[in-house]
Amino acid sequence: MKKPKLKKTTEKPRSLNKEYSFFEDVYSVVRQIPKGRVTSYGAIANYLGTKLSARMVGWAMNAAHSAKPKVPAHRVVNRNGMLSGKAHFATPTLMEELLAKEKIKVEEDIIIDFEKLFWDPAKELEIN
DNA sequence: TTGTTGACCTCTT
DNA sequence: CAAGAGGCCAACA
Repeated sequence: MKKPKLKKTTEKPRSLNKEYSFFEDVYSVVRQIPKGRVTSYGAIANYLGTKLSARMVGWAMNAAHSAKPKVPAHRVVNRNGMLSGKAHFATPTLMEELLAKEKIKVEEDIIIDFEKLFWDPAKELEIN
């Protein structure tokens, strides 16, 4: 067994590295989502420059439960506007409840007028 | 250590 | 139009 005494720069997973982590960026964007608005995993991924890594955004949401402050993951849905992640909330109806408080209409686990409520960070934050 | 899975998106057949 | 496969990065066994 070899015991490398030298430590690499990536000794710890980037997810634990607050200096630069995909998750932190995702959280920052999600928190900046205006109330009553929603976005998609791909939009966030695209804003971060890696739209191909949309899966990581979803994975980041998985850790969002432990993230602080808590991330409004209920404002993030897939490209179809479907509440794909509702099953991962504390309760299957929690996500819909939260969206209802945002004056967002949800039916059949799909956001109504998703296109109008869609909040593209790559677009909105670009103007800012 | 490798291999599999995952709240997705897009292209191709 | 519908179904399948590829690709990305990170966590878990």
